[in-house]
Amino acid sequence: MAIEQAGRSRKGAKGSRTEAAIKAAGRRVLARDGYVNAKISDVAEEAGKAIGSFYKHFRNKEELLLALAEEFRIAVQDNIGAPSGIELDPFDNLREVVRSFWRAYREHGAVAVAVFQASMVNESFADMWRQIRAQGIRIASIRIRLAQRRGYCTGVDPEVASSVLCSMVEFTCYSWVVKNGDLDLLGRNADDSELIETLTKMVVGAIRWREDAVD
Amino acid sequence: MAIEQAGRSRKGAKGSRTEAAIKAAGRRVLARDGYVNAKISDVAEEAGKAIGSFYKHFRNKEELLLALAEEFRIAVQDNIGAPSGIELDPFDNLREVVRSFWRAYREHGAVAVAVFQASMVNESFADMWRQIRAQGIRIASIRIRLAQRRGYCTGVDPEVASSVLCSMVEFTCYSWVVKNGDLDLLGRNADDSELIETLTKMVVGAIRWREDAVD
Amino acid sequence: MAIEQAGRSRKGAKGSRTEAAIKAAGRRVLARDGYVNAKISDVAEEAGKAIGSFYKHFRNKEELLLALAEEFRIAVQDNIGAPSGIELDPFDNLREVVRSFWRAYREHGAVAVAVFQASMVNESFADMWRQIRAQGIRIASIRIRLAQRRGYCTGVDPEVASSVLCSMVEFTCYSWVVKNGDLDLLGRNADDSELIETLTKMVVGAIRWREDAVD
Amino acid sequence: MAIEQAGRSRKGAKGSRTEAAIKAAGRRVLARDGYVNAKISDVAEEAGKAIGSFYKHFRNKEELLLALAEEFRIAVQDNIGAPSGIELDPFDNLREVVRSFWRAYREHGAVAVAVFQASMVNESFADMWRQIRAQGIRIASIRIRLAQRRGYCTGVDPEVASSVLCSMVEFTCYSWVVKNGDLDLLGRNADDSELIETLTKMVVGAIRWREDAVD
DNA sequence: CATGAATGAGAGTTCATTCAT
DNA sequence: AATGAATGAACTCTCATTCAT
Repeated sequence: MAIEQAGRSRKGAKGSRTEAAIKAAGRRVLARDGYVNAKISDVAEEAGKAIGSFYKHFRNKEELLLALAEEFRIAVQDNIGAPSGIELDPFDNLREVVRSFWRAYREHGAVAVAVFQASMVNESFADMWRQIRAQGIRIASIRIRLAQRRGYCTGVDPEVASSVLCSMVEFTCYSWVVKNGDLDLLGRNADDSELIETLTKMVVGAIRWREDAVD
Repeated sequence: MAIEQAGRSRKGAKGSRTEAAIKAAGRRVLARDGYVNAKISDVAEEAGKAIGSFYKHFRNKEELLLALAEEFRIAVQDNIGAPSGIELDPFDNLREVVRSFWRAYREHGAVAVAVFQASMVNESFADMWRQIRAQGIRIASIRIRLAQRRGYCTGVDPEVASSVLCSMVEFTCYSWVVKNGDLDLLGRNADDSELIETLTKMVVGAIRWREDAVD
Repeated sequence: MAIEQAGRSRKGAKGSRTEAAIKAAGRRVLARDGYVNAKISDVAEEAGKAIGSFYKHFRNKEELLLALAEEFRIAVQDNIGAPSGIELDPFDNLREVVRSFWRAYREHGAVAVAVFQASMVNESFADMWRQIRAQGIRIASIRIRLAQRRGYCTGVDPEVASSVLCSMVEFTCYSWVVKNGDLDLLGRNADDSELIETLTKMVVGAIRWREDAVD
Repeated sequence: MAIEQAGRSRKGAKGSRTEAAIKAAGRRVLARDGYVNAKISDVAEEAGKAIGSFYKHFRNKEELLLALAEEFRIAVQDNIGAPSGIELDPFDNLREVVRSFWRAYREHGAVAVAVFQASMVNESFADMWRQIRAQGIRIASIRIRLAQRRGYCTGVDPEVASSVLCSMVEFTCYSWVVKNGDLDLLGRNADDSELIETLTKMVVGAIRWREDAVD
């Protein structure tokens, strides 16, 4: 989990407890109000601290999210970097990657959404978002190349295809995990395993086709 | 009311010219600054009108976007509703739908992004976003059911699969058309036709698989 | 007096009346509290306006003082530039210059002090202060050179001597006109004409000496 | 109490070492940032001490400066009080006084400026400043009376003339020693001995004139 | 004595919205 | 209808001062 650290400077036990409290409050407020509507004063209040305390630990709202996002980035990295398995079948491997990403979203969803939202308002978060995406695109493009060598999804640029793939995964995670958006829409309950099953099938399907395939 | 198309009240030629100017300015400012950062005063200035004029025509920023979004919604509807072609092959039909959606995005991108951004900040736009998505999901789910009758992508819920499909399309449009996001990332130039080609192939691929398929 | 203008942009009668009110209030508050302690909210209140109105006309406290200082600078320039009289006896001329400076201080004293105070806190006002001083030093150094040609105050650098002269005048004005400082100290009433008489005599005396003078 | 020299209470070796460190840090910070911008936390940090330690020794910023200023006041007193020499020629004596004042400024410049700055913001420092000035005015006025008895600078009030004289010296010191202001302005290097030479000549000149003098 | 995290009053600044002209 | 100055609620951020360890 490797949470903690990332605040401003060395501090004692008391200081890091406060920082943790502010971060936790930050996650809750961000989840509740979104990045744009989150107020520093609300974060402080939610943490049961004074406003000044917030500023002792973070320069502003941006820096708070930066710290939280770092945890998200690490979680994604740990989860996705892990299934090294180049040796695996590219499709099986992709399934693993999707599942990992899903897990990261499940745990850090609010932060992920906040970063996404912030990326629409703040150039440095836009950069961060591009970095995160780039990471995902690179990883997926490797599997696509492998698949192409076996004769699948030929005739498309691996990077472009990877970008499309990542959009599918990211936004599905966003819509389902975070916003719970389509659940109400479809009048169904959230069912992680069904959704992830469907998602992985479609991810794989999206690249496991041959130009010469016939019905 | 709904016929008067969003403005506030019946107005003469001068009034509607002003309203058009404000809408046009709104699109430019929204494109430039995003929904959250767009200021009423900037829209008025961009339109070459006084702030008071803005309020003569729109109650607030929300109403302005509502008016612009209505145009986007109609464009999507016209484009997507059009390829009625239930009679077509479901996959061919899906290709058409994707192309239509893409076109709508190309033309109304700034507004689409603004609505999306607003949906993160404002509950009524969140609703609107869900409506737009629901529309897309319903349309796609019909094709999926057709495909399933032919033995494809069986074993998955058509609505859930459709949601995933829509995420892929929507977010790819968002990333490429609007934010131009992955272009720099991949160090390539924008090439609409290549991207749309890849996207449609993957959309189709995502549902044109059989459980029993072998390599 | 040529007051007015200097605000942010073109505005109508109402706007410039408000701006004038804010400037007047600014002068009073600056006189009362000094630059450092002056609060925007106090200026607005003193002007009988809302805080927002202040910001409609000035970007911040610095800009307000800048506008007021410009009036002071012009007053000094008008007063001091005027006694062109190079043709005059350099000592008579100097007397005129001192009187002019005194008049400017009498009228804009509070602003002058505010600028001086600001120069201790804000680099751009420090620059302005140096500019104003430089202006005075240049003017006085011309008279000193003339005096030197007649055999007076030889053996000193005209600029350095001028700097000393300006210090005498400036700080005497500061102490007496503005702060009223030495009045209470000396247990006397302010008497402009006596003070200015003494000051001019000493200014002249400070350079009207000969190295070979004997008692 | 007065003997303990400004600190708060009787303290041991450790305490007074800390206090000395804080004072030294105070001088540096005051020189760097000025009185208004100096922050308690910066002084503590510069001293390598905790903020709490600062408050153990001084009630607030005002008290710190008071302690430092006391040292300055004593230096001025020691330097200026010393040249008792009423027996000297009043002009020679004045030269000595000016030189002494200059020396005090050279050594305690930062503190002197800080006190001056503080006097614009804080009534008790305004008082202190008046006291210091009064001291100087009293001393100089004695010489002026002596000069008047010899027929010089007759017809002016000795106290008023003395006030003008002190302004010349004080502000010249301020401008040159502390702010280094006119140096850059005049494009010359600092040259203590030249400046002090000029200054003393002008101080003497300012009172060594006769009403009946002819060119 | 030393420490430094915590506190919160207070100042600056923005911007949606109103309304008299 | 159009105008744009005026308004003030709502936020952000700073820093002197306290106090538990």
